[in-house]
Parts: sequence; C-alpha cells; structure tokens
Amino acid sequence: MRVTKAIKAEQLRILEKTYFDAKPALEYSNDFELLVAVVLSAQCTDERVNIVTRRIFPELNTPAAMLSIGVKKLEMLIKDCGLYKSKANNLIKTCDILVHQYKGEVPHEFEQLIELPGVGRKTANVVVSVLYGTPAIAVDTHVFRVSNRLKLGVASTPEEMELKLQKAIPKDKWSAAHHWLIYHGRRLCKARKPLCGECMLAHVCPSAGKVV
DNA sequence: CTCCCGATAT
DNA sequence: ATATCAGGAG
Repeated sequence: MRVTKAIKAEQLRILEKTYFDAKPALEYSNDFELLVAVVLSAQCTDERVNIVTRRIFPELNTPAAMLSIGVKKLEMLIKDCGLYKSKANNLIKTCDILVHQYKGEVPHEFEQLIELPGVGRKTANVVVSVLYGTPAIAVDTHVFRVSNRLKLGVASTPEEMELKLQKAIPKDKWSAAHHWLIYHGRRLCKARKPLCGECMLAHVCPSAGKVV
C-alpha cells in the first residue's frame, strides 16, 4: 500500500474519531508534578508511575521539598519506576535549577526545559503541550512505532519522526494527535502482538497483518 | 552506540 | 526466558 497524503488524512480522521477523548494518563496536580511524572515515565508504564507518584507527591509536590530530601532517599522512593539512579540524580539537579534559577516554577519555553537534566525533547514537548497549550508532538515509543507502521511518518529516530509528523499533521491537531497515537499504541497497535484483526485502521495501514 | 533498571506481559 | 514500558545522557 502506498500511503498518499489522502490516506494519511484518512488515518488521522479515524484516529480522531476513535480517540477524541484521549488525555494524559499521568496523574498530577501542579506543573512541577507533571514534569516529575514525565521524567519518571521513561521506560516505565504510566500506571506504575502513578502508583509511585500517588505515594510521594503529598510530600514532594515542590522542587524545594524534593531538593531537601536528597538523592539517596529519592532513589528509594522512585525505585519501582526503574532507571532510578539516573532519574533521582537528574531530578535533584533539576530541582536545584528550578529553585535557584526559576523561583521554583517550571519554565514555559521548550528551549529552557530541554536544558534541564533528564529532560529531553520528548519530556519538554509533553510539558509545553500539556501545561502551556503550545502545539507540540512528543515522540515517545508508542508514537514512534505506530507512526512508522502506518507510515504516517517514516523515520529512524524520534527527532526525525517529530519533524515528519509536524509536516503530516495540521498544527492545531499536533497535541491531540500525540495522544491519539499513544492510545492506539497502547490498546491495539502494541509493540509485541498488534491486534490488526480488530483495528479500525487496518484498511489504511500498510503494515496491517505484516508485523512480526 | 551503550548504559541505566524494576515491574509486567507474553 | 525475553521483550517492553509516555527516554535521556555519555
């Protein structure tokens, strides 16, 4: 199947119709909490992140509070999320910067966010999109896999995919499309065993039934 | 490219 | 047993 511009538009139309109510799965009650939750979500399910954050956010809901407990305690608290030494180290460093350079606030600009330790393009895009309404397409493992399968965008790196998707998707749909693709990746277009048999996109998907 | 890493699904 | 999970840094 050759994925033309018209087919991509049809893919997006179906995704929107199916996942119109898609929203962030991570739980948070302020800007700082969302930033922390997204950092913790690297190579970890959102469900597990929520279990951990429900336990720690009542105490650690500000960068000053998190900074004060130190790396070792933070490591123990977030251990269940995996990659815990890097994440704890990065979070403490980020908290230090937020407290001393941003008055304890989470910066609003992508260029500022991406300079924070442990914050890359994906995390920065989620923050500006979810918190500040800036059009952005955060390319995580689901967005990358699903987009490549649909050939909505074809890329070998997340950053390349981000650029391809920005061209394939109308700007006013960027942030929503990010959530459509994640929901689709979780529910049907799974990494291991995609459910092409019950997929509403199968007739416009060049990979339908072909994924090992 | 490798390393970080525990929990879960298959 | 192995692949994968809202990645990022060296």
